[in-house]
Amino acid sequence: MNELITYFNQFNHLSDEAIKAIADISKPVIIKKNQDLQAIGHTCRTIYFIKKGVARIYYFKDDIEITECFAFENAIIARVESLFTGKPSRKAIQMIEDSELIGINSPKLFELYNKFPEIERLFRKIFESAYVDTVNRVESIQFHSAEERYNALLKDSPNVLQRVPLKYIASYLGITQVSLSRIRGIR
Amino acid sequence: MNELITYFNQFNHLSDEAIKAIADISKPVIIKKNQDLQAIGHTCRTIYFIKKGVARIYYFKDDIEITECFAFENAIIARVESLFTGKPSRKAIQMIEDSELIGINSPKLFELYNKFPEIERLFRKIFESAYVDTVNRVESIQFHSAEERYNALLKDSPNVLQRVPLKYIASYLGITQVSLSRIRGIR
DNA sequence: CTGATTATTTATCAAATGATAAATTTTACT
DNA sequence: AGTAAAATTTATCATTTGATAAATAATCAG
Repeated sequence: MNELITYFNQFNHLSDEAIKAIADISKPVIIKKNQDLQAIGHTCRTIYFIKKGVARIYYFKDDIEITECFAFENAIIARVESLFTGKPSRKAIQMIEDSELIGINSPKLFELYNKFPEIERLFRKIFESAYVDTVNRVESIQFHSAEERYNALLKDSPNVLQRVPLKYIASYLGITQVSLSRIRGIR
Repeated sequence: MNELITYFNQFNHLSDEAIKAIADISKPVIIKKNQDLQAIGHTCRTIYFIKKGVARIYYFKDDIEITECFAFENAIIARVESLFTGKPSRKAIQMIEDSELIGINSPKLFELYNKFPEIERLFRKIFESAYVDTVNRVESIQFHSAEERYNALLKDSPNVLQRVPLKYIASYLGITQVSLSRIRGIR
């Protein structure tokens, strides 16, 4: 839990009691490379913290697999469009490497919000921050060429290339594998 | 304030005391068509509720103006990447029609969170919902053709066409005015 | 280690979109 | 209503990206 508490402290300090309450609704998850952590069609009821490994959220559009986002160590990952609406998700979470996570039961977490305003505040801030990231992502894909998007990704997370297959990066950038290969070939 | 309270009730019911506290930090704003409600470079310190009118958030990329989003009656609008970070915004909010709004002072609102957990909860839910909308927007622009995005917009908000100039719609869709005109011409 | 599978690159041609310019339509202002 | 300004459409050509196929490289299972 130590990494998780350090992560929380970036947003909001918690009392020992609150930390214990979260620990009580959390459990470790070990998962192998290329396994789905959460399957398509299930309603999101777990918020994951990544201790080790790389995750991606993906979905299908016309039989083509599209990667929505990546997440690395010391970050939270969840399919928020299901988490916050209670509807089944059309998306899956897959671990790209052998991974260790902490799963936090979200219905129980939302219950804790009533007893611990500090926990509600913590997750409010976590998701506000994630919301800002998503707004910035809209900007990055709205009016930039594929090459600009690729270069921005390299600048933003240079380790992506070492850890994530190009086919996933391509759809994340909104282009085909072949186009990405062409862009990379230019330099 | 009545419209605003109705809007709030969609997310979380407030006590009379909490409503009064929000009313005390809010004030009406009347603004003419095509005026900027908030200018580029200012830090966002007001969350607006639109009673009447249409808003858009825009910014410049290489001297080209890009529309990030639209907002209509009975919705909140704010430049969240500035609201939640405290940094100056590179974006502006403009009203596309003669408009009436309610401006809520955000630093004072965030103060109220300490006294009224119900207000913190309300805005948590409001922004969680906006976050989900933004995640869905990423999906819509990530791997759809310009024509698909245009048709999706028409389906989603058919009144956009009547109330928003096409030049704004074009950059919102991530294409040039000329391309949009061509897409529209096909039918 | 070896063969099979998967990932990536390269090549070619087609389709979509951008850039620019000009024509037309709409809107705004007096 | 009449004029100027702004918005939209149309046309042409250039560039980017997609689709498909094939070649090469990397990874994985036995």
